[in-house]
Amino acid sequence: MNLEEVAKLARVSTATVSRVLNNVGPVRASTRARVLKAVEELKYTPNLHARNLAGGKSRTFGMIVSNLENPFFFDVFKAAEQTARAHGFEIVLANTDYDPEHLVRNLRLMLGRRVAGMALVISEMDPAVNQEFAELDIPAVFYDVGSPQHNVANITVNYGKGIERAVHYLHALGHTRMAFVGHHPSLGPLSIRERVFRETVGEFASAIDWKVVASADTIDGGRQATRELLASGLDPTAIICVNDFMALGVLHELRDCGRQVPYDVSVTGFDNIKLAEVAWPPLTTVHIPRDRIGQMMVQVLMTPEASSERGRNFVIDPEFVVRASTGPVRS
Amino acid sequence: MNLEEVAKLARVSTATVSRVLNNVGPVRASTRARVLKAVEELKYTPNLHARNLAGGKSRTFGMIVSNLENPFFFDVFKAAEQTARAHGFEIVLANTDYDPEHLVRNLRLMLGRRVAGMALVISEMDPAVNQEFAELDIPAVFYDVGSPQHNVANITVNYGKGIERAVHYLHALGHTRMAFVGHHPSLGPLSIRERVFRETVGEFASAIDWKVVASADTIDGGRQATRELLASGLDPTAIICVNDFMALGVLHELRDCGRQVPYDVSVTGFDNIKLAEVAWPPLTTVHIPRDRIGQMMVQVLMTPEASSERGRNFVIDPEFVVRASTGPVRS
DNA sequence: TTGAAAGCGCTACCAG
DNA sequence: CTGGTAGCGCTTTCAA
Repeated sequence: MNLEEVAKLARVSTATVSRVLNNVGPVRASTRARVLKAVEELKYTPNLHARNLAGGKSRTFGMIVSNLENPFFFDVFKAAEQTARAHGFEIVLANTDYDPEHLVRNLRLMLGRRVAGMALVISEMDPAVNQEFAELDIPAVFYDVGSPQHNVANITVNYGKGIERAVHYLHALGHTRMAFVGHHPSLGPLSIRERVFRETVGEFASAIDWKVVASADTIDGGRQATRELLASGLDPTAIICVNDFMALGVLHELRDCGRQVPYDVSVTGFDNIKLAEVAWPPLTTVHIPRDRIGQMMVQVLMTPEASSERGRNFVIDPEFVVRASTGPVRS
Repeated sequence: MNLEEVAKLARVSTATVSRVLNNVGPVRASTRARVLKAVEELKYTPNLHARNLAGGKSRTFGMIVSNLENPFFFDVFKAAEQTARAHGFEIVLANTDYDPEHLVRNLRLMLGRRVAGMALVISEMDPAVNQEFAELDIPAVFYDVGSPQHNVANITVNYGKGIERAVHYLHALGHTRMAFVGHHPSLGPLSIRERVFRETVGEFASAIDWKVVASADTIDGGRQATRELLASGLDPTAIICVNDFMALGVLHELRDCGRQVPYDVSVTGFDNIKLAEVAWPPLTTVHIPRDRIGQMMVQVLMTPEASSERGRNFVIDPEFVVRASTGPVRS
């Protein structure tokens, strides 16, 4: 089941079969028909490895994300894939579960596939990996991590602003004991959110008591963090979560512990995934335009090296979305 | 950045470099070290296309699912991937969004990659595709669709039993007006669930009024179906959903319309995804062991052709899980 | 223990 | 419009 067999059956050369299959170059209609029939009869499927090897250029991008279970990442991928397909590109996806080793292994695989570009939507960026990219010559685009280079563009969200909005909002509602629920405190971009929380809360000096807890980026992670929080001395009236996904777990655990949201405690998320609307109560959150991010990533990768877009740093301003999971502090 | 350059730098032949990289055949320690150093210096990454082309056999399975956005599918994939990796296999994943054309296109791609086996977790099985598999000579395993063949195994869940349990349970609680919320009514495996609902409900003859509505397999799909349902004449006291994901939307819409669950209307899901627990109220559902399914699929693919496991049909019995979204009919 | 060389299946270029 | 053929980068005998 290779080109040659098809060629033999159609009584033409492999070159002609190739032309027909790729719709390239002139082929007489009758010849084309004969080839197509042979392909059909043999149920021939071109070997993509051979094709890539011979062809040289690839129409495939690689994307690596931290946690596909969290809809945030899937939404970005989905938008990216759509954009890519609209332009005749494929995207191969890999997941790291926040494990830097996983990241490296997956990256090797993608490079081995000779992808035409790499998109990273991760938090566990290893500095070594970051460096390696600079020396590579394929275009790359990072979300949330790394720094711009000649061949790598960056897209970031102004998390600070988002967290700030949340803290100010809650403060205005009278909250004085706040907690931040995060995950993977050791990872750079995540620690930024945590730090911003600390700093913003710090503005109010001793007017606000606060605490930071961390767990895994899962629903159960949110639950566990909440348990830890409730067991601690601080009896928070507001919980700010690093993302909506964990907030789902926080809401659940609070309910299990008999705390009413937002009457007893207010909760905010981050990302504004679909589930934030469906949650009960609907989650006050910070909107991150995943669609736009996915599209931008692909756009940047498809843009030729010389473009002024490459090597640039796009920053997106998030938008605060108030729903029912936050309210005035109980008096 | 190819084998030859590495070979040149290490002053050995490409054959030796290959041996080192694949840990195969005898290589003097000093030689191996020299090669490794060269690889390091050149930041060499083997071209997987070339490798696959030359090597012949593949350690990659393909998996195609209908809707990655629905956690059910992701859970199956995740389990499969873990099992595969534990045995030195990769899994490449593709999504169809219930589009048969997508299915065919993705299948071609995977076959083009010469995968060592195919796992299909879909509902939109085209009979032509089904037939095509029989003629193919790679092992395959289908979940929920197709029929066993010499080279294809089937894993199915006894949906009938699950739906039956739900209907009986609701009937015992006094419900007499029930609705079934599904999606893609034209797709075989899905229509089975619908049919079972019809039949089971039929057992009670005129004692139960019922209706079937369908939408998309999304949260919003669940909402829309609910809207349609409420607008229809039937004022259901119980809604049975084809899966938990859509049930999430159903719960949401009911809330928006001022109906209390389960006081005004009971709701059941199917699958028992994590979100079913987190939903409010927690969803009564039917548990499907996604982990086990994912593992089984890979196991079957790795099993040699001759194994008695291939060509067989595994059927899994689901388990009914009662939570707070169902209750006695309001009197 | 190592090297030379024959492919793997396909594309692309050059003739005709 | 079509055929011949030189690689693409790697693995794998077969000899040395």
